[in-house]
Amino acid sequence: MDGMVEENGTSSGAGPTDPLASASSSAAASAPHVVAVTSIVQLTLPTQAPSAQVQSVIQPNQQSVIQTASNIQSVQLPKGNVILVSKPNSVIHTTQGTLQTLQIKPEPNTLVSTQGQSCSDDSCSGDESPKRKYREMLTRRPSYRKILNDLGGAEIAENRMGTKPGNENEVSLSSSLSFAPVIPAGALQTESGLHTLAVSGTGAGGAIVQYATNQDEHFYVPGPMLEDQTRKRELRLLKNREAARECRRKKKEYIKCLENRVAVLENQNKALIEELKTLKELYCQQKVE
DNA sequence: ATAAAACCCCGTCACATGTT
DNA sequence: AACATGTGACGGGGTTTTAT
Repeated sequence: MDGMVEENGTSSGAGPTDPLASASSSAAASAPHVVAVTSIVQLTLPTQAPSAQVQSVIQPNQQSVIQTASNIQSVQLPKGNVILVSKPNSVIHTTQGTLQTLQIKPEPNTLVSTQGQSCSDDSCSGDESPKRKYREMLTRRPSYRKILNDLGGAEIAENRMGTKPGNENEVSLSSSLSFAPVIPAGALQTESGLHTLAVSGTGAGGAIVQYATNQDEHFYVPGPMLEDQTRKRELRLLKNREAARECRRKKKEYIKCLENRVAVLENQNKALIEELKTLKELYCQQKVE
């Protein structure tokens, strides 16, 4: 239809329940014909008929699917192209986390967005080794920490880290590495099970490192030179264990966020479809009159 | 009842990324 | 550059669901 739908008014921001939601109409002001968040929809008709005002289903405190500057902003270009300008707070990320380049296709009415860096830059030429190529194909998305930071959930994560009983395990580990002739068997209690790492003195031959898991597996590593290596390895494994746990937790949180996001967007989509329907009816009605 | 499938959680490794 | 941390992938083990 030729009519232009323009919304005016101010956004009161997003509800506190959705950490992803953020709306601002700052950029909307400068760009003509940009849809902003409001409750009033002004319908400008192509004819000489007076414009009508209807109540929008999108309430001021509701986040619109059509994002303003702080999220996705839809800009209508003269040729009919649509460019997704930026989306710093979106949970949906490109491989680089933000949109970096724009490519406008010449044909009208095409939706243009990007996937990370364009191939016009130097990153696409250069190292052509298969491994490198494979790696590049599997470019990582930003870390969950980064994403959570962007979402403003970082404090939660930080707090968790802060309340962690500071390197408790590390202390246990080193205490278990005493060189007592009789194995004191300092125990290492993790969340998942009991690990025992003990070093016993064996006279001239040096220490024997004994490692036992809760499955009652035992093996012996001979030689004094391996003590440090073994200890370092055990420490690394311990830390990695914790890291993996934390990483999984963040991943779950992230997925939950995405699922919430989907639910919100689905609702908004429904509302927008309804709104569009209403506006169309109104438009047709006015046209007939 | 039980075997198979599906699901979940965990620990580890390898490698990318971040920090110092 | 060296070291620390984060995360995808893999495989193992336990639990739940499903088909017979």
